[in-house]
Amino acid sequence: ICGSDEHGVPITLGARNEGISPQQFVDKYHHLMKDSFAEFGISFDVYSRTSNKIHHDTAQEIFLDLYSKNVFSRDTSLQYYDEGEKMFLADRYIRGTCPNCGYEKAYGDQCERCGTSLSPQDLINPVSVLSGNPPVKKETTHWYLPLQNYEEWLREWILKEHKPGQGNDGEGWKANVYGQCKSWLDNGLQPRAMTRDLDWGVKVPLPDTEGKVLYVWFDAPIGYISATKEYFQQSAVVNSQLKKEAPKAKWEDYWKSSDTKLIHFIGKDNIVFHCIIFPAILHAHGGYIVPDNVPANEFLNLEGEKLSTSRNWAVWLHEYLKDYQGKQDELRYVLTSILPETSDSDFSWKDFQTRINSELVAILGNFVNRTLVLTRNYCESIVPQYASLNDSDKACIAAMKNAPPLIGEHIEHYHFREALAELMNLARVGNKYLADNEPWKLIKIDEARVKTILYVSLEITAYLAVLAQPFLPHTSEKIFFMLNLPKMNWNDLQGQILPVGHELNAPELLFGKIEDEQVQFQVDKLHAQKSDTGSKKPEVEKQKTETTTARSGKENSKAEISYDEFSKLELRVGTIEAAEKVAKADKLLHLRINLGDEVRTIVSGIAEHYSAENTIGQQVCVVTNLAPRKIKGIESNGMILMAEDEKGHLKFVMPSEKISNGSKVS
RNA sequence: CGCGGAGUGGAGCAGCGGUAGCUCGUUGGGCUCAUAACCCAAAGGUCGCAGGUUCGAGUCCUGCCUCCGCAACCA
Repeated sequence: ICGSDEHGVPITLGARNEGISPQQFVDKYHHLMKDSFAEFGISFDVYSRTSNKIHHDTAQEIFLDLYSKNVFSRDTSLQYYDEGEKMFLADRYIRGTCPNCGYEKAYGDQCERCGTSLSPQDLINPVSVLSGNPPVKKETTHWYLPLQNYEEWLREWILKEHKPGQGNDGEGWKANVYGQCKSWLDNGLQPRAMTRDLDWGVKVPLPDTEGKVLYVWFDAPIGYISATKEYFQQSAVVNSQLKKEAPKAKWEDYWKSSDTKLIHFIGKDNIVFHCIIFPAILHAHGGYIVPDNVPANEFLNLEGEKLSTSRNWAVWLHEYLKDYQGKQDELRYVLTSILPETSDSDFSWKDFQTRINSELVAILGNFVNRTLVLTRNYCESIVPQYASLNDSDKACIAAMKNAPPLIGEHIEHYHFREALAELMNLARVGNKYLADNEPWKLIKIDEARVKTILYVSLEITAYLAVLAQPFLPHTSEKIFFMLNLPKMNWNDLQGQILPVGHELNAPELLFGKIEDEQVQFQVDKLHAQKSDTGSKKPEVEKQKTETTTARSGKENSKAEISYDEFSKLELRVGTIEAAEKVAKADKLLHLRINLGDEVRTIVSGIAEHYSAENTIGQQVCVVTNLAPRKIKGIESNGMILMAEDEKGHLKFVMPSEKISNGSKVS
């Protein structure tokens, strides 16, 4: 089960930026994602979306249920409101200083630096993300989920029952997930508002709540439930069209039955919502199962840098497919091999090439190919009759029989990297078996022996076809086709797979090599399309753009402004008289700048580009009417203009010749 | 003492109390069915540094050093 979460606060922001309605915005992305999943053989039973009616109904129903049970506390409070934009500011629209760690750009709901859950009121010096102005407080009513009431239950359920390395049937949670939950619980849970003042989302199903919707993290996880409902509705329709009996299973059989395991596959940034808030909602409602495990992954970097869709530091699936037609499994293979299961990991195109060429091609592809070619050459592509088995054959068969339980075990413990490695090991066993037994030599002296060797090799190939399915579905299909077998499942791996006398199809290569030029092309393309501005660019538009050339600068530019707006800036030239590094800050210099009639203190984040000594005597342009701001306890009165090149190096912007201090710039 | 992550053979990683392992790469050899693919062997690590606990420490504790990210996005 999966789906698009379409009520995120940034959806409205994104739609605003593009000048379209949230629904239009969301439609584009939903189909892009759904199609990409399908293309790559990631087959969900249902890929739903939270803007569906069934989801709105389900979320409202659950909200009403909790409401009727008096779970929520209703509270009228002063919330931040942007007077210019005439709207209440969602948590994500507000930034400010984290009260816990002092991070200055914490969001209204969570500090990304220290991980603390926050409410906007906690922030020091809050600012509206929309306008950059400090917001005002205005009265509004919301319904709160008192998470602290569930703390005891959560402690018992997570900390006791899912302790890593022990617990029920040895299913402890991963250390990172457990540790994160523990730290939240130890810090004490706070009530969290389950409604928001927004016009995009699931309407609050109560009277007099115009302009209020459910908090996105209240409704989004419920999407799993609505998607399950949708799945059974769909299959009911299909079955009635086929004049079949409706399936007996209902969505409740999954969500309200103790023999179901609910497992959330997420990234580490989503742990709190899936381990604390959603379970608390389900628990408060009652009757629902809670997650059995949440094997969250860490982050995947790209060429050593953090992935970022806004900076376009990303590999887009639809673009990948244009460059590497039919190579879905190659990407799947590489991504599975480097899955950030225990720590952040890095995807690089060079590594992509190496893993494909020396693992997929050389080990798996090669083994399947040589087996089929040998069978074609020596047995006319007919599965041969085998004779008695010697020790080498028996050892090989034992390794083969051992693979399904071994790989299955790894998969069930969410060790996907290890599982994939074991699949490759079986191919290695096959290669070694062929090398040890040398059928190409034996063919001249012992044909019966050759037949046995090929038979064993073909059985391994059939095993590989089945075992590759979870990782490399397209490859699995290709092998089945070459073996001229119908698709089989894990449970079919019993006894003899290939009947003697069965005719095989012609061998074809499973994988092609990746050339150096292709790797270079991808790396160049990545750097060429990288945007440093951070301005949001819709990926759908990028899809239409030919991406071989660097983009024009226009795309990076900001919105047009009037002269009046420009003239609000006061820019003057000054000379740096004194400079020292700010203690306990890597990037900050504490500067004294002579502006003719005054000497200003300015704190500037340039320490990585200029040492303190080298800035003294330097003439610079300064924004002199910028609001003062305390940085590391020092009040900074202005900002120095810097030019930044494509590598992020900063250089002073200065007059072409020396000019008197205080000169105006316009 | 800002937070988080990390420091293990050339690269990427595993190991988390019992005399260092995997994949790739390198070198030598074998083989020639196979996409210069396969197989064997070897070289290569005082597991960041310094203390401590222990019969025994990459593995636990203390201190220090270095590297990465700190920012966009997703909520």
